[in-house]
Amino acid sequence: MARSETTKKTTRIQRQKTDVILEAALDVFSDFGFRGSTIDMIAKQANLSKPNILYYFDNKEAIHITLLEKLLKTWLAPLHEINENNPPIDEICKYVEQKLTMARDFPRESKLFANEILQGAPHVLPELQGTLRALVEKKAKIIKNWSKQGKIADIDPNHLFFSIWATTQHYADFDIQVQSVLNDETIDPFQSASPFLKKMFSTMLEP
Amino acid sequence: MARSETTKKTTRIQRQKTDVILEAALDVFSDFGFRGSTIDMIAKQANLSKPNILYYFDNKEAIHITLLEKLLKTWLAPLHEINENNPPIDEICKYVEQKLTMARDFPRESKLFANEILQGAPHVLPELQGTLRALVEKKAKIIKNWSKQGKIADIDPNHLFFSIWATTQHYADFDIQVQSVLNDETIDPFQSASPFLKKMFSTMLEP
DNA sequence: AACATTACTGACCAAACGGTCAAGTTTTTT
DNA sequence: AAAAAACTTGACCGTTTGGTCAGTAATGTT
Repeated sequence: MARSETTKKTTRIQRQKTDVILEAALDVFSDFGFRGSTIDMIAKQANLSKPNILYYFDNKEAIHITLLEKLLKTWLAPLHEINENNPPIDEICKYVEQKLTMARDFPRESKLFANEILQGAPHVLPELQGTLRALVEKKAKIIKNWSKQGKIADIDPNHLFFSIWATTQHYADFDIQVQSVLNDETIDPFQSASPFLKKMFSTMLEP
Repeated sequence: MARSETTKKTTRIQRQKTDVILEAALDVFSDFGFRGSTIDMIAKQANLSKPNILYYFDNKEAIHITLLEKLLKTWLAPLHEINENNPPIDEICKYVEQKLTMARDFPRESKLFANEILQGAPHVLPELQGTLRALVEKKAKIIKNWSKQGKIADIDPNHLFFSIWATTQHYADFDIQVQSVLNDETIDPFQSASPFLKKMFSTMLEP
């Protein structure tokens, strides 16, 4: 039985080691997916022995789930910030910019999430149907209001979110493809993507 | 040594069985990824024995590579069709529509490809840097010309392609998430996505 | 210093997996 | 009909992998 089962207060070592393990696991899982990763790979990356990993986590799945739960919170944070009272197009563009920045700064998290969704979200489906759905519904209403008030064009809010998620995360998840196409161009893809996406979403939303 | 190694002409049974195997493998690989799939799973799906599978393919990897090679050809076909002499915005919108239709009709292929790219394209990296890159470069020139001639807005062609790929394939690759957000709405996501994407790309391209 | 708790590990196990092979069956060719 | 070629499979093998466990070391507590 691993530490996670007990209810006793966590020690300094527990906090340090679980962090080290999760950091290593994020490296491995984002590169090879859940099934393609082994506890040995995580152990090596973390400079720990395999049994030591399993001293802190019940099993491989527990590590994966812990990572996904941590990820989901930070992943949805920018969406919370959309404020009905600010200028609509600024607000959407800010969200796009934040999502793009997250894709750049947290590519491993983006890939981890993409892998999970691709496999049918076996570990986070309830979260998608609960937290995510409710939050999107709430923010979709704001956007619909903006449309009704003629502040932005009349577009489907859900598809707007889908296209924002797709275009921003694409640069993290499909980085190999992006790099292959751009190749010799020394420009950072994220840097040139920013004005492109800003133009795309702002012109579309113009009433 | 499997059939694939020999240079002798293929028999009727060989053609039939390899098709059955590839069809089953596409089911399995697109759902579980390469590492998450086993030859036994493919064998069961194909109603064949495991050794029988390995009679037609040298190993698991050979099946995967065969699928990816077949996929890449059909995947890039719509991009070839972009014609410099037709109305630019129509031409781009047609491409978007074709990509969206492919995502709807061939979701397994889309997921197979997404999985491969996410893992760093271990099997198709040369193709990305060769065929894909060359084709995109060629079509990017057409779009740049359109921009210079004032026929469309001045946008980065590469990022245009990225955003088209991302937004269309999103509906196949992230279908679980799309369904979770839309939930009770009985509308087919692809049907409502079509006018949204058409509007998004056409307004952005308007000069 | 003595004790208790926490942290760690080498050795091990059972199951899963990719792949082989000898022997048998079916299909095609002559 | 007989021989040749193609096809199929149960049994098997070596390796990998997730996970266990008994025992040891380190750390914290009194």
